[in-house]
Amino acid sequence: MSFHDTSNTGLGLGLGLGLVSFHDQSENCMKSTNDPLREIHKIKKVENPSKCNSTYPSLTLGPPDDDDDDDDEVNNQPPSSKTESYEYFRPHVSSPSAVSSFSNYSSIKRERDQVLWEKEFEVEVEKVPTRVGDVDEDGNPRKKLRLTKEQAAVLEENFREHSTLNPKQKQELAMKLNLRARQVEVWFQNRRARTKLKQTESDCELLKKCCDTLTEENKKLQKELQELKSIQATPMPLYMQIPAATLCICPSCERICGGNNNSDGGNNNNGSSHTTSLLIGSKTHHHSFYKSNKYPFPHSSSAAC
DNA sequence: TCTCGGCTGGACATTACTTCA
DNA sequence: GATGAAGTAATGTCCAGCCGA
Repeated sequence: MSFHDTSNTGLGLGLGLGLVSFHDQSENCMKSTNDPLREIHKIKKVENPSKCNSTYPSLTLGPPDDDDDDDDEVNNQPPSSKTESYEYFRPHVSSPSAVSSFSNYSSIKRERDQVLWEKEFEVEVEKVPTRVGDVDEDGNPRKKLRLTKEQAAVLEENFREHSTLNPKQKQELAMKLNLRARQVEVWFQNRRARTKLKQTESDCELLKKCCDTLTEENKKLQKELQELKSIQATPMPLYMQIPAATLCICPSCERICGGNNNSDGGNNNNGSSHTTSLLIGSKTHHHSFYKSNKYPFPHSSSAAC
């Protein structure tokens, strides 16, 4: 059973409605897909991107001029200095930069962070693809890289220690794995999402079992009730008429019991301490139910029985 | 002290690519 | 080889919290 199927269990775990993307506004440049990056790559290959700029004349969310120079990515010239290295990669690494006019603030911010970080640590990350197969025939790295087993193992190990990273840990891990900090950040985000999804799935399974068990229990009780009603319809023999003073009501199940609960020393088979329950005709007493492993949730008042 | 705007990180929904049966 | 499902890297958006003006 998939996670989404669980909405049919009636357990109220359905998901909300999705968001309406504003990508659809990009009628001229992104009509065929919701992925502006993919579309931009196509555009860059076949035609002058400036044709699309007219569609977004006002979306100029690019980084400030002091640390950015978009001319580099247009010309796609190799960097002349270390500080320009990231610009050299921007068109194909974390590609939103190539389409800054389409990007939101987050993309810009992350790019700027990356540039600043590389400047600070005097490193250049992913100047070459990490693996041979990551380059297509045009020499552009694939949009999506598969992490190596070693990288995934290290990330997994770190995730076990702490599911979130502070900026320093993120940078260190990125350097260690020769990844961008953004990649580490994304991996942890996705990893948290997967963990939560699995937890939700297991919770749902648990609730479903619980629901099934309660349904079964309900059937038994209904049957028991029917038996009681049938007994009530027939006159009770005199020897079964126990004086009311000797009776008590179990606080847990509110059933009428005999006065002395310890009369048999608690040695009854089903774990119940009731000795002279008046549920005549009932073959099972369900107080033991909540004490068993059949029922996953603790029964707060089960101790009374 | 309160308010407002910018910034940040996380959650979430979604897309697109990769792998595998 | 084609295909569909599953896994997952990556992106975009929203939101809450923090901080300085």
